[in-house]
Amino acid sequence: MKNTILWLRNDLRLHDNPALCEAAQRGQVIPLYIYDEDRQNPWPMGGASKWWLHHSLTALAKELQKHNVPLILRRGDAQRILLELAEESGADMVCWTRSYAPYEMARDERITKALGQKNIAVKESQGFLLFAPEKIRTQQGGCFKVYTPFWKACLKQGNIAQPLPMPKIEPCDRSPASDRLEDWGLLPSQPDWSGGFAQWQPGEAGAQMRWEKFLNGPLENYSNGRDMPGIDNTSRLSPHLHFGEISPRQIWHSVEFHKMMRQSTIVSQHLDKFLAEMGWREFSYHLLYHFPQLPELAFREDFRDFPWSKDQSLLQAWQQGRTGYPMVDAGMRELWHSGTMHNRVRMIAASFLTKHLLIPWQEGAKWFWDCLLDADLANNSAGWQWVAGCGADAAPYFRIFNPVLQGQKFDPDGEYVRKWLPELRDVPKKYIHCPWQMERVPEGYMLPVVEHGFARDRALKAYGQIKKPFSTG
DNA sequence: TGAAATGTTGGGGCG
DNA sequence: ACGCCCCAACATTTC
Repeated sequence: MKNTILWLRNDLRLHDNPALCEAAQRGQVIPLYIYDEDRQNPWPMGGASKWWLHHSLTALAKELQKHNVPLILRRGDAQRILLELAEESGADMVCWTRSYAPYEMARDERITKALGQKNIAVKESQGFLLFAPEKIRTQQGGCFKVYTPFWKACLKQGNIAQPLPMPKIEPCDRSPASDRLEDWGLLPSQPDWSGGFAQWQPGEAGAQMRWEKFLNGPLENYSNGRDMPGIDNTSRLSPHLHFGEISPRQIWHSVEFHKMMRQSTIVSQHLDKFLAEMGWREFSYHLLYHFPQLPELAFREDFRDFPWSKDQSLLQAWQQGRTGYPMVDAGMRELWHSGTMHNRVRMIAASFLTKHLLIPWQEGAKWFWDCLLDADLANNSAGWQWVAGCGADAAPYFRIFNPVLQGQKFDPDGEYVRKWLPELRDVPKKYIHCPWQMERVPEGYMLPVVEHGFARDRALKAYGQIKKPFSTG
């Protein structure tokens, strides 16, 4: 029996963790998390994500401790640390869950080689996605560029294995040294801006609670309710999924179970709708896998020399939630304070940045990356490209959200807006999404930074500029 | 997983 | 009673 290092990354859970099972069945296990601030990583973890990581690791360590297994924490170059720890502990294998982001894939390949030279084997397991991106192919064998046929192909493939139970873990009797999590400085200080994050409970138990909570309420009206930011009708699972505190196949099988138990067409439809949203996650990784420049470069070539604006003060107004459009500003302040933003509002805020302000989608993606607790390279990049109109299966560029109409449609009472913009608390419903039309403009709230009709025409004109070479060709 | 402009229809007011 | 206009209400097209 040999020792095995379990290198935990975005799979911070003990149930349905194939890498953990692989390691556990070989003998003694050394669960390891490495905090690697490699400067070569183009997308180092953002501020909000670090907060989540801190608490997720705390939860994981506590859970492992219940089984007398220590979680080893080490900071620094992943390759060096793995080689060192293997040497110290006599481990001859490293198990991990496969990653799909470009930097991580290249890193894993490099490390596999380096370990191999020292006769340390690597066992890579699947667990982060339902469908491996390279396994889903079009008839012609290429990658999908449209969501619906992609998801249909996934569903046709089906065959999602049952979740694995948590194995019995035998700790390593040599007990390697570990960093103290507090010393990593993952939590914000001076100022501590994480006060609004209290609603979250990072970790596997928190993830399971969220899922149960979703099944016991929001599910009943998911298809429509998911679009209403004023009510808590989404799953709020995204950060848990990103850190691997719950696996997509646990969700998949739970969905199947509830479909069977509930015997209700309506409930099944809601559950399918929810799975379809998981499908977008799969689609995003499919795109990122086949087009690794997705985070930086427009998927559609004709968008690559789009006449974007570089106006820093408008970018800042957007970041700070000071555009004068309540729906946009409420979203941006929700993001800043709570580390999340309702999906419907993400679309509105993103549309506003790229179409009303003509600021590059990459700027928005960077801001989200730093502020979101669920910051995920594939989802974030694909989402922004989708809104900007340059992505795969994207919203057509001329589909420009009117922030007033969107507000009236999805936040009819202004509940959401009032929550995040206290200066608009007393504005009557009629004007809650267009306070500038009031006789007396509410104090403390700004006028729109740009007039909608003007911005719309300008955006359409800009679109015409890039489209020309193609319509004449 | 839009919005605005344009086109069409049909009911009712009114000369 | 009839034609005409107005204009919701809905449908289609365009961006």
